Amino acid sequence: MQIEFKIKLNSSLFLRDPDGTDIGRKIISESIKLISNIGYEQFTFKKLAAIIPTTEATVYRYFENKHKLLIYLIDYYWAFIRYQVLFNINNLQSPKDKIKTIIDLLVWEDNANSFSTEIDQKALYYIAIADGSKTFLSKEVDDLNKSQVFVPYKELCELIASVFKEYNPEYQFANSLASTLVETSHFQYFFMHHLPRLCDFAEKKDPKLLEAFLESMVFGALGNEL
Amino acid sequence: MQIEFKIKLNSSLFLRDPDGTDIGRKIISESIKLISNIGYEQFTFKKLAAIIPTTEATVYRYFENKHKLLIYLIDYYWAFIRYQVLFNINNLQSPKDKIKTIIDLLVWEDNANSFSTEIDQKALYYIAIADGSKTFLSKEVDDLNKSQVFVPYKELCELIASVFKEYNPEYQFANSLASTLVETSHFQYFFMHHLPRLCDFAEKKDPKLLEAFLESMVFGALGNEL
DNA sequence: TTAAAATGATAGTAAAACTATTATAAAAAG
DNA sequence: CTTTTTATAATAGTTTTACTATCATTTTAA
Repeated sequence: MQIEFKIKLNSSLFLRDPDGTDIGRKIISESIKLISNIGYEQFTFKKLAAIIPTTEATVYRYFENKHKLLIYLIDYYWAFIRYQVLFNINNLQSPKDKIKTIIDLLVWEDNANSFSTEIDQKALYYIAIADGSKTFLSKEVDDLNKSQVFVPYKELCELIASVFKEYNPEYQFANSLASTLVETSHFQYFFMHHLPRLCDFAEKKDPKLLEAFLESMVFGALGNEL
Repeated sequence: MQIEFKIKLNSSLFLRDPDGTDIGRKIISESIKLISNIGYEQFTFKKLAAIIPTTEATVYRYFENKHKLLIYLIDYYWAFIRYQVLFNINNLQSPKDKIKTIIDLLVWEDNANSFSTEIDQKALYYIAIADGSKTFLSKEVDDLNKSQVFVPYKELCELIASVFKEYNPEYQFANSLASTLVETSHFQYFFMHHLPRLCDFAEKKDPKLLEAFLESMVFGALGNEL
């Protein structure tokens, strides 16, 4: 059985919906591979067009510029993670288990089921880590925010915050803790592989250690239940 | 009395030491103002040269490219924060007070004493928040790391981690918690001003609330003393 | 089967990100 | 105090990026 997984993203991100055509879908799938290979800074529409293959002009008919394309990819990523979280905590009773499940889903471990046929999920995960924060760390952030393009990220954080509130209704910083958890899961994964002295799991490079850190941080902040 | 505050930065960051000449110091001080005004992406050596005023070619004789210049600024920032931390925790006895002091220094509150005459410290703080992570979030990270350019950041994190260890010698993730604290202080400040739903202090925009969150997170993770 | 829309092929522009050259001015050395 | 070195100004030029425009052709939809 094939699970059909469709995510509708904010239409202000594109000029033509990439999900509606073969070329559009290739723009998405190939840009994920290319950005994760050469990095966002070195990525250009010209290089992408050569791979697809199509012309630069055609890519520009789908996306205004590469920043909008990046936001599209990252929005897709957050929507996908949120979907996985909803799916996996659905049948769980205790908020504690839900939080552990969330942390497990935020950290990649080579066991991520590939839902989509076209999308290279691991490549997308690397992009989310290395380039995700570049979507909002710009002078455009307020304009972009007005056009609602960060909604998928916010919805994920709000979902996580709601579970924190379930665990401890008294906790005052559920939203901040949620966004901190999400960002930290990415940054520490990056440090583990590239800047080992900034973390405590670079020797073994074991994602399970990262998860242990995140759990201790989150449950510590929320206050351990007795 | 004027406190002379000199920071020597890794010489692989520049072609000619900007700290040795008037034009070099203007490159630093004016680039801080310009980047914080128009953002790192819109910043060019040509625009900078027009302001100083000098020529584009002269700026290129100091820095290979704008990424190296950014790293220089961010290195300066971390070295400065580390200096402030050392200075301010020096006379404190309890690790708890030291941690509170560190958190206080990581969050800007308009009371930061301006040591330097030329450097706009608040502008530099904004650059550190909005662009600091761009220094390492690139495909160049491993090469840059080999040339030691992230040492100031690591030294700050190690200093903070050592205080965490002092507070709780049993704690296993002191380095990760230190880098998480530093990153989180910046990200949550950014969210407070630009993406309010990702935090819990956007209404009052009060840095003291952010500090309260950071303290609860750190002391929660380290385990509260009785 | 005709109109509309999407793509390919091609060309072109403006700005960014540099490199190079030579003249002059300032600083340092002898 | 003159010579040598070094730094800067002024200028020009190159390559790449980041687009925009045009028009013929192919594909899709009415």
